[in-house]
Amino acid sequence: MSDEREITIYDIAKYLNISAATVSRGLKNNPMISKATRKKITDAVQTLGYQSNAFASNLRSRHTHTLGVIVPRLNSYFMSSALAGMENAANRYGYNLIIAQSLEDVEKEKRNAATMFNKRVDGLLISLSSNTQHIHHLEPFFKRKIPVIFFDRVYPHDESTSVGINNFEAAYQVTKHLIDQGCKRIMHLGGNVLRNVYQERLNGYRKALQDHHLPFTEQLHLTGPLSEQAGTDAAGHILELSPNKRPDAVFSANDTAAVYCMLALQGAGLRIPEDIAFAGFNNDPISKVIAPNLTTVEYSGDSIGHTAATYLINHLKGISDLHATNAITLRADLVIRASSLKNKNPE
Amino acid sequence: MSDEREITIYDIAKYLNISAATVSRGLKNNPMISKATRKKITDAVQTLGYQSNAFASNLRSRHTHTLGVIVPRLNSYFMSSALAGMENAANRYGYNLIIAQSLEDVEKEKRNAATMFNKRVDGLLISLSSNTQHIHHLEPFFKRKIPVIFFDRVYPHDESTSVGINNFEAAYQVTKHLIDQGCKRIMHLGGNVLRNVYQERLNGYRKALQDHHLPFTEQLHLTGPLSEQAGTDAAGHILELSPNKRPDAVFSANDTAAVYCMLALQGAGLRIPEDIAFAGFNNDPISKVIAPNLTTVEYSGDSIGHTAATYLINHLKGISDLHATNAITLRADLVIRASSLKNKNPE
DNA sequence: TTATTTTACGCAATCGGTTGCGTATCATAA
DNA sequence: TTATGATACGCAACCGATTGCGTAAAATAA
Repeated sequence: MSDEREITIYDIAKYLNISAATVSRGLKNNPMISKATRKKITDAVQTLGYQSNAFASNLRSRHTHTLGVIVPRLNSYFMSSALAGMENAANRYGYNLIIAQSLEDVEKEKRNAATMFNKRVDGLLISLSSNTQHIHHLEPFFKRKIPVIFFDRVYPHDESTSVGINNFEAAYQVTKHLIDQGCKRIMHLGGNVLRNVYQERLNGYRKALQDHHLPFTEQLHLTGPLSEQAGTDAAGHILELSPNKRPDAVFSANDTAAVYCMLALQGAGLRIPEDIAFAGFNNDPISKVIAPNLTTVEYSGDSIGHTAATYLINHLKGISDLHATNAITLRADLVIRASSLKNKNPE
Repeated sequence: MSDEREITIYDIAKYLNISAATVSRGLKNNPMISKATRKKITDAVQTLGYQSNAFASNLRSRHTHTLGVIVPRLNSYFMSSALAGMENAANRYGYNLIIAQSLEDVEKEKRNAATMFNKRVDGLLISLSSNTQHIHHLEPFFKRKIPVIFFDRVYPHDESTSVGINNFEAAYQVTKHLIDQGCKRIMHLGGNVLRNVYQERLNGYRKALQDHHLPFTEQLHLTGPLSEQAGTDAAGHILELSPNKRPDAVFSANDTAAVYCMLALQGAGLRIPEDIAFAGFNNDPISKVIAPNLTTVEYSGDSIGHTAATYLINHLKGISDLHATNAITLRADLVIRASSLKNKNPE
């Protein structure tokens, strides 16, 4: 009763007195097979309870309908949204996702890439770990022409495509907004500049300062993991500065650090935005919960994931050619909230 | 130069003048193979750049070293933490994760289960969608003795194991805490009682009321999707009640609904906890950002995911037997914060 | 009616490892 | 020296679906 043998196309073939080849073709709606036999086959599938064996198929057809995804970490709002977007797209087209996290460690990223390759994913979606310097570990993919798409934390490479936003422009807008509010000493909390996203945000910040004749000082530029702790630490750093050297605004490269910095400063008695204005990046749920609400950059993980996966699949299906597209830039919008509104006139 | 043929164990065999069988065994550290040949094989693997083909292997050996994971949605803090925990455990033991989301829809859950089965996952980790009534769609797994572990939103089934927390007890403690603070009209914001987690939280709430001689009234029991919107709506509902019928506390079955309810009530001028105390569930990051901080139940998605995956893998490796274990209950702790502290004496 | 084309299907090789069984080689015991 | 066992490896079938090629049967044309 239990542990019955697996039902294969051979069983169906025998059952119907036809060949396994016909069954295989019938199952895939090959026009070579008559409507009548196709019907008989699908009926037999029902009555016998046949389930296709994906990897017997993979072995022969050489594609797995599986996409590999490597992310720095699974449990951030942005990343889980991106994964949700990918899953949606993948599911719609009959693809599955194998997901692994590098935990910001190149070595783990390398191992992940190797297993993905061995499992013969049809394509790879990757957002680099913070300390990845080169992408030699992706060579096997390039060699075998397996498409690779970088998303968010991308890498310049002309055989593959990148999906992200214009970080430079977004950071420029944020900084300009703070300047427009009258801020003159704007601190920047940044991430590892090995990653384009943080480098570009830094560049946008600096360019905005320069365009508005404000000096850039290393003292007002902190780099770190942008974690809760990093935010709290930044607050400590600010409080240690003599009051006349303190920033009158903070632009953080993510919302987490911004929020924890705000909480610590508020705890020390500073008022936001009166004493110090704030802006973050990501539009994380916490940005709408903190009081005052945090000005930030809306930047949809879901769209990025969905777009990246859709492009990859279209390429695999031959509908479009990725090699023609080197980068896809999605929109990112400045969301102005109370944390940065010093001029109370909403005009 | 490009698109070179795949390197197989046959190439290695030819290169070393041994049989493919020996190469296969050598690669898997089969003791039957001498140390010397094993060395030669691993060397040849290096020089030839061999990469194993996972599904050729799967086809014969009938296991994929892949675990299927089906979750209601990927982008919630709890779920993404659970996935992170699973990925950690899986990665450590050489397993991969195929992840799909049901988006709270049984039909999608069914389709997901079917593809997972076809891809021949070695085991399944599943948290049910809110409207799943039965689990006939998991029958193929049971029939073929593929282990299934339910986590968080579990289902009573004696061939499989559940990993979760004691929701009844946690909810009881939360409610009791609110009662101890002097609250007498405690509202409960619950989820779909089709899911054990919400049913049990409701039960714990009711039992605590009963044990403290407080009446349970349907008027103070709202059921919904526990989304941001649901939280806001609940606030609207509360404000519509005549002041003497209003609750003096709200216990929400998740933090999201609690926080958005708080924000709306605060917007209407109510003070928390003086006018109305709050408690949530999950210890979501937003619970530490909202002012006042939200009392909640700490309940580690990471541990649940890690535990569930580890048990599954141990079972697959024959180290332990899942059938002996019907349920695993992890700890959940009441975290008391300002949103529920009406007695200001911390003793 | 015969030749030609089309339609529908079968044969058998193939994808790349895995594994049960058989055996040559060498060490050890008798 | 011969019998016995252990060790190390090869042979070949096998997992289950796919697909190039070949062909019988039916349809159409000549």
